[in-house]
Amino acid sequence: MEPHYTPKIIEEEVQHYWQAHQTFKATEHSNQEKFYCLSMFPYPSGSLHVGHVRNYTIGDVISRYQRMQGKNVLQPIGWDAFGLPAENAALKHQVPPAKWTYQNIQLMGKQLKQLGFGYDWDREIATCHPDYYRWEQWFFIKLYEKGLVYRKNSVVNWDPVDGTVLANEQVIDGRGWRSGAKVERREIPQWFLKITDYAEELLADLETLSEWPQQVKTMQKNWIGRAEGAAIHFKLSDVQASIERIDVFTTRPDTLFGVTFLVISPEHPLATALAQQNPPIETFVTKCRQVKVAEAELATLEKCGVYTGLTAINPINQEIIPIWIANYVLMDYGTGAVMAVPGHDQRDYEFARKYDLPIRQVIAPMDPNSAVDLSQKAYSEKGILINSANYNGLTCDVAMPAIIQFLAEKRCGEKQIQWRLRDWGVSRQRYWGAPIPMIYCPSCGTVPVPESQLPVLLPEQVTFDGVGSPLKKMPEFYQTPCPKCQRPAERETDTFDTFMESSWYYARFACPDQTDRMFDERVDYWVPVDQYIGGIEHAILHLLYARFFHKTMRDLGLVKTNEPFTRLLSQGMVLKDGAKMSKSLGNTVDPESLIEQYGADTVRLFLMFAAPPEQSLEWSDTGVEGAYRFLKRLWQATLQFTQQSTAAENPATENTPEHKNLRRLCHETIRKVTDDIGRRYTFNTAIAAMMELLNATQTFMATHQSNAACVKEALETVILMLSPIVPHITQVLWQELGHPDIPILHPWPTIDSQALHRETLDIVVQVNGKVRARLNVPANIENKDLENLALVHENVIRHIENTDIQKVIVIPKKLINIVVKHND
RNA sequence: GCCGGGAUGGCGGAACUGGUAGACGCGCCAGACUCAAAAUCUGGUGAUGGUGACAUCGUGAGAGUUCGAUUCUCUCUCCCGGCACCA
Repeated sequence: MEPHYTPKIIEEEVQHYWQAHQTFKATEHSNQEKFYCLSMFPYPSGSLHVGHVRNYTIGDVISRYQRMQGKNVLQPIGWDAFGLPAENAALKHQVPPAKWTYQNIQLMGKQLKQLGFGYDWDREIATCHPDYYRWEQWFFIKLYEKGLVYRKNSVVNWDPVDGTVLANEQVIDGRGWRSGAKVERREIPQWFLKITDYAEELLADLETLSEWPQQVKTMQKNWIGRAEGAAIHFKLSDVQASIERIDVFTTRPDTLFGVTFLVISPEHPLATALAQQNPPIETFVTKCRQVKVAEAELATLEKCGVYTGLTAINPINQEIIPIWIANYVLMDYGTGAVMAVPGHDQRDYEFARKYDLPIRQVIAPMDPNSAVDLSQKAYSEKGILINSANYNGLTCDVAMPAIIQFLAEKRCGEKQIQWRLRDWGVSRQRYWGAPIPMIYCPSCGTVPVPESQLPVLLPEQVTFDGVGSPLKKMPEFYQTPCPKCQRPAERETDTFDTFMESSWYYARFACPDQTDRMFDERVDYWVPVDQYIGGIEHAILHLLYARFFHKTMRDLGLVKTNEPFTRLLSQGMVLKDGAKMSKSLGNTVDPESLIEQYGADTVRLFLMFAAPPEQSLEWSDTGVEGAYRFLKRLWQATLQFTQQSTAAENPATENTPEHKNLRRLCHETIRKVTDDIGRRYTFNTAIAAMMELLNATQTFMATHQSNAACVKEALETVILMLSPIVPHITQVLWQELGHPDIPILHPWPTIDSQALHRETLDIVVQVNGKVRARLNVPANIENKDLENLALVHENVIRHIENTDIQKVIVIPKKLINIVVKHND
């Protein structure tokens, strides 16, 4: 055995071994339970960052652990290869996005291999490859045929100087990142998927995801946003631009008597119509258009509005109320119009205050003693109706259905369920994405590309000028005969949102080589993913889209389950100096140089030890040193053992208290580590426990014969249980200990319950909840005897002198608390 | 603004179901080895007081429930993630 730990040499050897033996090739067979473990695939941005390494280490640890538990494990890897950064790189370096992307894939793939992740590389996928995206195009057409796809106008960020649609991140302080021009919201026709058709199921099935973090389920639930309420129709006093009424949705129809005005979005059809004839309104609507397409922008704007000059009629009491246009009403939610109840809604309240509109109280608190002060803020609680004619005195919950029924009878309203979720716009006015397989024919209209003509290939040789999509300037791409009438027609030049690719890749990993179909029977074997791991930043969009895709694939008979991911782990970010690691902050750490210096095992160990996986992780150079030190100590301890080893074969025959203590610690550690890795996913505490066991083993070796069987047992236990985390060093040490197999193919250690037996326990004695003594007592002591022992302890006596004992609380095997009251 | 999460020694974190706050690691201090340094090893390390046994304080701030609260409830502060075209 080499006297020193040399990660560079052994890691390369071990990786060659895995490659030569195809250790991680996954096959479909049914004599073992399958386990599909997937980490969110990376965007090939150039090189691996520490966040990637953390993500993939977590997945690799779980995969290897499950393998040792006897499961048939699939752990694949691929590349989420379409996206904006490739276009940015093309502009900056004059290199085509395809070339740039494939170069990055090669580089990052090499880095992943150096880290020793147990992937089945035969299943590698790149979403920018036509073999992949052709099935996405095929599937989109299936959804189109099923009526789940439609085209409508939708707003984008428009750079009027570059003549280009901008992503939100390309809009800086309201201006285009390259031109500096003020962006405008502009409507263009775009393709949408009807995710709202699945809103009910996407919400309901969250209940079935018992192994998802509650946090993520709550975020999805709020995002889907089911709201019960009423649609209410307000007739305009005079018909305007052929609009007769304004429909609103409200969750509070009980406040209908408190409506003092209506507010419509600047993008509401009535606002658009009025802007054409009324200059002040036109000015206001235009000003509102100079805000980028992000809800956060709108929601933080100071509320402002303009009066339309029009009025509407409140259907409950025929009151005439003014109609305003305001920037705080979203066109995308509900009908783009709200009934304003400033007395009971804070946003309406602020708007009414600013423009001096009336504020009327129509709800009083349940508790008649508490007062409502409408001079400070709106009262948004529920309560009892006042100033509401014959509904006065009813509670809100009674008044709501009563008012809805009245409106329904008068045909000016009805009960309605509203979703916050909007249909998914999948069109992007970009080059580096999968072409949307649609053709526009002057005579036949919109025609999907026939299956026989798929894939619609994205041309890979392009030049970039940053103005519009290159596809729009490539007649050889967009000019095509109409599939129906064969006359000249034009292809869609928009490409898909890259969330499309990441919504189904997990299933394609089951059969990436299948050229005739999207999926085959191997999908039924592997899907659903048993364990999915990825950043918390994907908690809503990616996971919701993938769940939606899965359900549509199910309804097309392509998969058999309801949900794609059985168990989810949302991993935290990697920080340095308290901030997210990023190139712009210049606080990144390069994984490759760390591997060069310390080896992959040290990097993996540090990342798993520094924090539990869901929490953010603070990078520490000295922490990495500490991880390296631990591995060196493990190497030295094993070396010392092998040099003296003529060990007895049976640890159970070693009977001194020290031998028993080491064995007990060993088996307590098996119990803890198995629970920490298998159930809790707290790898940091598992590692801490193994460090403690190695510490105790080394102390034992220094004071006893170091070739004892219990030492061998402890070392082998640590090596096996560390092997998912540090697979290279443990494979070498395991073989040095004389084993012909490798840890990944060896069963996980099991507990000898005999070894766990304890004869005595340490019990804490408290007086009034403060620790006053610790007692070592026989493990089977009776409560009464424990109490008597506690009451005669010197320090306990000091604290119970001159007091009356009120009661004694005994928590078995842990603690006894004597509750006393001082005599005065 | 809205939704979700977080805050514990000098630092990362532990305490799993309301029951010993600070496991494990880093850093620091002292010692051993060394001509010396690095590496390695041994011991110490929340604050305050005390020679000591021990005592008091202490988990972002303030209140509450409890024999007992880092853990549960309420109010607040600050930080982080998401907000539909970054992925």
